[in-house]
Order: sequence, then structure tokens, then C-alpha cells
Amino acid sequence: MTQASTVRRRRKTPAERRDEIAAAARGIALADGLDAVTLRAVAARVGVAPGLVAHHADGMDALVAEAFGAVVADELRAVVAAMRVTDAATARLGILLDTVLGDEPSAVTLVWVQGWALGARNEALAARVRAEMDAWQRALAAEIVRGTGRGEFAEVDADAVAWHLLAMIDGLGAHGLVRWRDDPSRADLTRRALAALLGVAPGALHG
Amino acid sequence: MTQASTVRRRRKTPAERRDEIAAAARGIALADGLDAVTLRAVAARVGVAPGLVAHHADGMDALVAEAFGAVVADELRAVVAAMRVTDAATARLGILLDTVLGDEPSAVTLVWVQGWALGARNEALAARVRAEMDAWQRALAAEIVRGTGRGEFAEVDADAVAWHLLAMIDGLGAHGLVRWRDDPSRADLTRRALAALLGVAPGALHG
DNA sequence: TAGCTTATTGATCGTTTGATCAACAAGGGG
DNA sequence: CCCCTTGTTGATCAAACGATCAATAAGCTA
Repeated sequence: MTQASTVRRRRKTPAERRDEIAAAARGIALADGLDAVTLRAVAARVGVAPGLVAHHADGMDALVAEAFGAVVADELRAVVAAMRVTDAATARLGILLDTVLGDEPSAVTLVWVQGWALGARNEALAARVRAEMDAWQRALAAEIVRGTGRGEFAEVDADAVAWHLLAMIDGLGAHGLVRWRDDPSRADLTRRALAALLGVAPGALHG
Repeated sequence: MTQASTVRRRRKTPAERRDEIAAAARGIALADGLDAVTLRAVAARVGVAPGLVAHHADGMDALVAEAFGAVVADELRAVVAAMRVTDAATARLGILLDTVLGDEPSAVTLVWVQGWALGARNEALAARVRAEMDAWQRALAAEIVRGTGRGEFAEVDADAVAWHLLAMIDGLGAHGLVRWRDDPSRADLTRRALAALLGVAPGALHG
């Protein structure tokens, strides 16, 4: 029994395998954190021998960096897509905050914080983290410029405000991982603080 | 050779050993990060057998939590001590920012970020992280209340501003670990942002 | 001095990690 | 049809981890 007659496994092209491996690494990072992205875990998820993962990826550092990038880029894509429902910059930023400042810490937040921690010693990862942070900074700044152009926000330094907001969001995300002061008022405080930064009414950012 | 005549090793009281072990764990965390606080590393630093560490500490989770607490409590003590050189709240906050927002990421920053990341799965650590964050929050709020009382700051919600500032500091610390946008202007932007929060002149917080 | 408590040792167990490597086999080129 | 490149396997290595445990010896107590 268990003849290999029907189960003839196909030999996949390197590009296909690399994609499979990258997707598996991304899935593991999202489900169990960056520290769970291990040679054997990835191999098991793809359904291949551990050696094959080592054969295609060059070093686990690179694979972890790739997994981080995939998870985080997906998140940004999702947020941008969610914002598309309206043209008003104020409402769009409200949606962004709702997504990012959810009640319980999201899986992506853990990936971010692990990215900063592991990035201190994994330069490939650090580079990827910086790249994704640049993307977030650009998206936030663009949204602020948009709001200023539409007359919704005061004339502010979009880059500085985006940088400020990003620091707050990331700090609060880290805090949430240990469940520090996770009142429901946390999101409110952030909205109020951002409203002040943008020169809009204190309640303007509430979704 | 190697007679044990002169080297008669003394039997230390449990309290003494526990202190030695805790101190070693603290030193390792500061030097190499929380993830380097391992049974064997601590034993090697104290100069005892690995089993002894396991005998005194109850689980590595607790020992790591203790190491985190020791490192971070020391930092807060040092900052508070450094602030004592003046009575002016504005100057004191300036000193605090100088200490925390140093050019290169400090060893303590890595410990903080690792604390948040590991705290997501180590509840003993998470509890300790929350406790130390409370201490920071109290110190910051007290400083703001002080400044308001002295007429240096505007009448603000000290608790909310302290919370806001803590989020920024922690977010920026995380960012620094991967060397994202570590211009010298970073500290300036923070000072400007905090000055706006406190209702003081934009350059008031410069040391 | 005899005995008992217990700090201390060091080997050991079972896991897990990243990496390497000989061997196997799929499948395209000649 | 055969051969040769190479995707693929699975065993294996060395290192590190937390934890356990029998055995040793220090030093207080009776």
C-alpha cells in the first residue's frame, strides 16, 4: 500500500519553491511570531524536508527578514485599502487609527516589536524594518498633506507630524503587548492628541 | 598541585546567592540583552555550576523578569538623580530627554523592547514591565505637575501628557534599534513636540 | 565529636536550533 | 534511449537550551 503511483511528486522550479517558502514563513510569523520562523517550522508548513528550505533560502536571517517584510507590507496594503471608502482625510485617518489601535494587541504588532528587537542583531532584518517604516511614514505624510490641501487640517509640517504619530503608534503598540493600561480610553487619547497636532476639533477623528 | 587547602570555598546563605545570581542576570541583560540571560550564562558569570542557578531561581522566566526589572529600575534612578541638579521643571525634563534620547541606542533600550516582545509570552516578565512602566509614568506626571505648579507649563492633564510622552519615547527607542532616521534632529523634534504639549516656548527644553 | 541539613557540584536527559552532506530521483537535452 | 543537471530527501553534526538528580561536602546543632 501507499504506492507512489498516484502521488508522483513534481519537481518545482526554484522560483515556485521560493515563493512557497516565503509564503510559509510569512504565515508562521503572523501566527506565532518572528521567533517561530525556524528552518524546521517552515519546512513542515511547506511539507518538505528541512534541508530544502536551507537550500533555497540563504540563511535564516534573510528568511526572517523576508517574513517580516511580507507581514508588514500586507498590513499597510490593508489599511490603505480600508481608507479608500472615503475621500475625507479626517475620516481616513480615523479609520487608520481604528485599525492600528485595536483593543487587543494584533499579531502584526508583535511582529513589529520583534522586528525592532531582533533587528538590533540581524542587519538584513533591520534594513527591511527601515524600508517598511519608510513606507508607513510616506503613507502618513501623504494623508496629512492631503488633509491640509483639502482644508481639513491646519498648515503643519506633514513630515514631522507623521514622524510624531508613527512614534506614538509604535510606542502604544509595544505597550499593548504587555497589556499596560489598555483602557478603552487609550484610543481616545491618541485621537485627541493627533487632533491637536493637526489643528482639528478634538472629536473630529472619531470613527 | 591545585590543593584545595587555601581555596576552601565558603557556603553562602541562600539570600547571598540569590543576590549574586540576580546581579549577574542584571549584568548580562545590560551587556548582551534579555535573550542572553540563560541558565548557563548566569552560572558562568557567578562562577558556579548551572544547577545551582536552577536551584535558587524558580524558573528562567522569573529570573529574566527580575533582570529586566533591575536594569530598568536602575535607569530610572539614574535619570531622577541626574535631574536633581536643578529645580526648574523645564530644565529637568530637558535632562530627562537628553538621557533617554541619546544618539546611539542604549543597552537599556534594547532591554525595554525585548521586554515588550518577550512579555507577550512571559507573564511574569509582563507584570514586571507594567510595574516599571507605572513608575516611569508616575515620574513623568509628577514632573509635569511640578512644572505646572511652578508656572512653567500650561495647565495640562499631567497624566495624559505623561502617557503621550512615554509612548513617543518608547516608540523612538524602538525605532533607534534599527537605526531608522537617527538624524541628530530626532531629539530636536521630540523637544519641540513636548514643548507644544506643555505650552512652553519651542526652544525651552533644549539643554 | 557525631550527625543532620542543605548548599553545591557536575553529569545527564530531552529538545530545539542552523547547517551540512551523501544519496536519490525527476525530467530536460543530446 | 541515456545522461547529466539539480531539486529533494533524510540523516547527521555541533551547539545551546531548561531542567533534573544523585552525589559531595560545608557547617550548624546536639
